[in-house]
This record gives sequence, C-alpha cells and structure tokens, in this order.
Amino acid sequence: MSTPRPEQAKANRGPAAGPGNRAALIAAAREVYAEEGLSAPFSAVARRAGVGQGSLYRHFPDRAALAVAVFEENLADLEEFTAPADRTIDDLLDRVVAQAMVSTAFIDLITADLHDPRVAPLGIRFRDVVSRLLAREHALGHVGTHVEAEDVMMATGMLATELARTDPGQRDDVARRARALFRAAFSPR
Amino acid sequence: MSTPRPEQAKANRGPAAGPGNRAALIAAAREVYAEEGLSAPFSAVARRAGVGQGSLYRHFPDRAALAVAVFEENLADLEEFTAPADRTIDDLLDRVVAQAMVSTAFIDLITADLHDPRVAPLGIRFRDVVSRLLAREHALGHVGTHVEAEDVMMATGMLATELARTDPGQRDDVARRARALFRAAFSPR
Amino acid sequence: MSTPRPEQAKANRGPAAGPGNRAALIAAAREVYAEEGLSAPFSAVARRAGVGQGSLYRHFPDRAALAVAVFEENLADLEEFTAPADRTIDDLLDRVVAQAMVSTAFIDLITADLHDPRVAPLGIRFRDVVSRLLAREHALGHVGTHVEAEDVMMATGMLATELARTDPGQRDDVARRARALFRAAFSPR
Amino acid sequence: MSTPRPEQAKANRGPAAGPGNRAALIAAAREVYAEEGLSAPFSAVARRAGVGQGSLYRHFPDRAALAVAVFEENLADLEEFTAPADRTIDDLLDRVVAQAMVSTAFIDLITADLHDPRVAPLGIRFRDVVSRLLAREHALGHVGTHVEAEDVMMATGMLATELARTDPGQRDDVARRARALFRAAFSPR
DNA sequence: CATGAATGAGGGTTCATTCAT
DNA sequence: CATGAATGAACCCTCATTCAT
Repeated sequence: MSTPRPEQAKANRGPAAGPGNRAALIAAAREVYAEEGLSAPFSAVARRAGVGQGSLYRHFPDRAALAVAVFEENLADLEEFTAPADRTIDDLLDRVVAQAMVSTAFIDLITADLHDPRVAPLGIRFRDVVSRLLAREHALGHVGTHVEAEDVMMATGMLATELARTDPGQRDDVARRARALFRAAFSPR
Repeated sequence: MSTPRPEQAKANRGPAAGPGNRAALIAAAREVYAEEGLSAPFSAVARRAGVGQGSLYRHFPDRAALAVAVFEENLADLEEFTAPADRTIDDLLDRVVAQAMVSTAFIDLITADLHDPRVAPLGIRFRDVVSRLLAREHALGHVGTHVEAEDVMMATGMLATELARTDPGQRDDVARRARALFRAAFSPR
Repeated sequence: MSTPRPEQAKANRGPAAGPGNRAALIAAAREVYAEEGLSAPFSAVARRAGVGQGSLYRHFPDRAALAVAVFEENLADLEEFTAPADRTIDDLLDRVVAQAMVSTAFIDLITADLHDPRVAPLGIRFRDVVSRLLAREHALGHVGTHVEAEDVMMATGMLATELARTDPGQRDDVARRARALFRAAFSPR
Repeated sequence: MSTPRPEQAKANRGPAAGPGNRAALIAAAREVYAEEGLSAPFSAVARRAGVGQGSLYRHFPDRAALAVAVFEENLADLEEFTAPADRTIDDLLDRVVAQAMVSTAFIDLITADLHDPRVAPLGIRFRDVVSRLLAREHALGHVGTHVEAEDVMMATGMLATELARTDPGQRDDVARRARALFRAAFSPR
C-alpha cells in the first residue's frame, strides 16, 4: 500500500557498515541515556549514531534490547573492576559514581523490566557482584552485620539516580555527600 | 448526502467558575501526579478536573506553574506537621513516605527547575523545615553531629524517588529498608 | 518529553469548524474508501478533508468509528429507498450498484468487524432491509422459495465487491451482467 | 568502551542456488499469499523462502512478476484438471474453492494489472479453460444457453473473493451457498 | 473568563528498495 | 549471482498549545 519514491536516495555503505553501526548505536545510546535517561526518544539514538531508523530496529528490535546491550558492557566492566580481592563496597560506589548517568538508566531498566527474560540476568549478575563484595567486607569487619545485599543494591540505585538528576557541576559534591551518608549507614555499630 | 449534526454546546458556568476551577485543577493534578508522575499528559489534568484546556492554561501557563501550586500545599502540610516540638526526622521521613508519589514529583520539580524563580522558594521552605528539625535532634543528641541539613534533604529525595519507582505492593518493604538505612546513617557515632 | 515549537502555526478556525470538519471528514472518507477501499491510510482521510490529524482522531477515535459514520448514512438511504411497497430485490441491487464503491467498503466492514458493537447494528439493519424485500417478493411469487435472505446478502456483497474492482469505464457492463446472473439465480423454478 | 562483535557472515551457496531459489520463492509466495493475501509484505516471501532480499528482486523485479509466476502454475493445474472430457463447470468451481485463498490473489492480480503485458496472457488462458468447459456443457444441455464465458469467469472471481474474506471456519458453508446460487443461475430455463 | 475544538509536530514502527561485499 | 544490511519514507497515534466562540 505504501509508495516510497526512490527519487534521490542517499549513500548506502553496504553491509560493511553493519558492525560499525552496531557499535555506533551502543555508543550513541550510552550518551543519550546519560543525557536524557532511559525514556529518551528511541529515534534519538539512531539520529545521534548517524544511522537510519531501520538499522536501529534491525540491530535492536526494541528499547530493552538496546538497553541490555549497553548495560552488558557496563556490567562486564563492573565485574572486572570488583574482581581483585581488595575491592570494597566503597570502590563499588566509586565506580557507580563514575558511570553515574548510565547507571541510572541501568537501574531504571532493572527495576522496570525485571520480568523481561533478557533483563533478568543482568539483575542477577549485579546482585552477584554486590554479594561477593559484601561477604568480604563482613569477614573483614569493615561493614556492619546488619547490612544485607539488598541494602547495598538499594544504596547503589539511589546514588546513581541522585547523580543522574544533579547538574554536572555539582556532581562531585553530591557524590561525596551521598557516599559519606552510605558509609555511615554501613559502618559497624 | 451527509447530515452533520450540529450537536448542542455544553454548559459554560462563566466567570463564576474561576476560583473553583483553580482548586479543582490543583486537586486533579495531585491525583494525576501521584498516579502517573510529573510527566503525565498535561491535558490529563484538565480532563480529570472536568475543566477546559483553556482554563488550565489560563490558571497555569505551564507545567511548572501547576506543579508549584500543588507542592505549595504539600509544603504547607509539611510545615504544619513538623511544627510540634516533638517531631523528629524520623517523622519527616514518615510523612514523605505517606506522600510518596507526589513527593517524587516534588523532588523532580525542585531539582529540574531549580533555576525557575517560582520554584526556588519552595526549596528554601523545605530546607527550613529540615533545619528546624535537625537543630532539635542535634540538641537532643538523637542525631549525630556529622549530619547536616543537606544530608537529610538528600535522603528525603532519595527515599521519595525510590518509592516512586517501586511497585505499590512492595512499597512497604522498600520504605522500611530505606528508612532503616538512613536511621543508621544519621545515628550518633 | 516532546518539545513542539509553536514557531509559525497555521490558521485555526476555531470550534466553529467542528461540524463542518465532521461532515468534511465523512465526505472525504466516502471518496477515499471508494477509491482505495477500506484499508486506505487513515491519514489520507484527514488530508483529503483538509483537516488536521488530531481533528480526525477527535471526531473518530478509530477506523471503525469513521466507517460506521459513513455507512450509517448509506444505510439510511437504503432503508428509505426500499420503503415503498413496490420495491424489489432488483431495485436493491440497483441501488447497490449506484453506491458501488462505498458498498464494498461497507461489506468489508461488516464482515471484518462483525464483533465490534458499533458495527453489528449496521449488519442487522441491512439484513432487515433484505428480509423485508424478500418476504414481499416471495409473496408475489417473483422470487423462488429456495432463496433465503443469506443468499441475497451474499449476492449483494459479491456484486459490490465485483464493481469495486472494476474499471469505471466497464462498470455498467459488469453491473448488467452480474445482475442478470443473480436474477437468473433467484427466479422461481 | 564498546566491544563490537564482528559476527561471522553466513553461508553463500553461490550461483548454484539460482534455480533452486526461484522455485523456493514461488512456493513461499504461494503460502504467503494464501495466508495473508496479495498485499502481504513482499519481504515476507524472501524470509519464508530462506533467501536473501536481493535474490527475490533479481528473480522477480516487482510484485506482479512474482504473482504471475505463482499463478502460472495454478493455471497449469487448472488446465490439466479440466482436460478430461467429463469435467463440468461445477468441477471448476470446486477446484476454485480448493484453491480459494490463492485464487483470490489471482483474481486480484488479473483485475488489478490487466494492462500489464505479463498478466494478460494469464487472463486469456483462463478464459480458454472456461470456454472449453462451457461449450461441452452447452452441448450436453447442462447449462442454459443464456450463459456466456464471461458469466462463468465472473462467478469464479466472485466465489474466490467471497471465500477469501470468510473465516476459515465458515468457508464450507459459504462455499456451499455460493455454489448453489451459481448453479441455479446457470441451469437451463 | 470558560470552553473545547483545531492544529500540527514528534516519536514509534514497518516495509519497499538499493547496493556493498 | 547470492546475501543481507542500510536507508528512508509512510503511516500510526498522542499530545502540547492556540484560539474562535
């Protein structure tokens, strides 16, 4: 029923553009999520990546697929970062601060689409990261026994969200304050 | 061949409806924000208030104007609620939990439009509420001296936001956990 | 989240345009259905009527609502036309031929959305028209007793559809031939 | 930060796939047309055939080209089927009912693109099939002399279309009724 | 001053068609 | 000659905002 007029189409770099496009889309999504949150226009990602709408949909059939791709990378980073035996919850919060904006979108995704089979594994991996750290901290007596993994996860989420809504210029202050707050909350009694 | 039915125009209560409409709009906005957040369709407010779009725009030229009006009422409630000499920060968090959804929209507003001259005063009033409580708690030794008004404000915001994104069925659990977290963070060392 | 820029809006003839728009939409829909069938782009109707998309959706929230409005007029015409005591099935087919293109869309609607509560009554009214005629014709012995209302309805649908897909220039021939076919089928044995 | 996975390209069976692809496309098209009608997404055919889009376009530059190929096979079937000396128009209608959905697409094609030089021959072949049958039936006195090839062709088209728009569950009923109708129309007076 | 329709832009998704490999 | 990704236009629908009455 539609009658597209091929008049004067633009360039078509061919399949070679495929992998590059995929990467560009993920990078663009990371930026867009950071600036506007997970609810930014989906098409904004294509626009920013300099890629056609259709290609966006080919690579990522829906919002969640793209978000999962973005956060998988983040999570891998987090897992690797917390692997060394001397990492602390403090370090985790540190890293979350560094990933600030994207972290928020990550939390949004995990809490909003927890039932989505593609999303659930991310939540589990995140919980694992937290649990491992917490076990260590408990053993060392750095963290009070009243603290559970749930608490740390919630704190992480709150921290990320708080940073996401803060002006870039004030992020450092806010991050410092929030982390002090959580450190106090977690310290042994 | 066509038979357009001119339909009869509806009632127009005239200027007398002015003040009533304003109140109805604020009440409707409170409900709408509570149910759908600050980003609900603006027109949904008019619809719910049973008022024309034009009237909505006359009374509140933009989103922020309406939000300010809503939260002004909330804030008055908070001020009154915290007036008695025996109110604690715990009570404040309590109240915030009770206002959960609307509180979030409030926080959103304050952080998003802090530069808006209509919004700033709300922030100040809120800070006053917190400061007064905090001074008392410090004097009584209920709260550690390391805690500043900024900390309490931040905690309040985080709490509200966290609740806003939580399933209604799990709100109680989340509220309990978050408040325990903040209580621990605030307690004297 | 959207940020429409009011820059240089076009004319807004105000509510006065309402009834006119409604009529224009129905008229436009009649034409569009006649030319492209019931599956024509919905927006084509707004375009042809010279009316904004939004107005189309205000007046007719979905395809079926518009279609029902169009065919209600057609049906009223049919009911009135077949009222006189000397009308025959032949006359009915005649009329259907006259309404040719739109009739097809009508049949499409009735058969596709029979479950839609707005559509079902149209089907019933149509069946009533047919039944009344048939009863008369049976009584007069003009039509064989083997013919049921179902048969006439089906013939009507086939006739309309056949005409709809015929070049305008050949409609007369096709109509003549089809009607002869059905006359033969219906005649007493 | 991103880690594009280049993915491995899939198999490319090379030129040898040519003839096989053509056949697969026709078979796929037959299925797709039967299920979704002539207006199904063109690309659905390639998908179902397990063939690249490009190959589809190479073999069949446009919709009509593919449709012609499909119906050519159908017509061959019809010609063969009606060859025996004792075949009747009733048998023809029978066969059309059996091919129902695809037949409709066929009719659509013939009537929509009658001017297309690739399509016209199909129409002629079909007419030949009908004429041959009709001549026999006339000779045997099974069919009225008032019936011409045009009439049978039209009836065939109407029957196919009617079936195409009928719920699968009701096809049998509709087919029975329609054929009775045409039998009555065709019977000698 | 209230009303509620009109307007049109924006974002979502699908699909026809092209073209590098 | 096959493959399958890229492209972009079209259509769908929702809303923010304006403005005649």
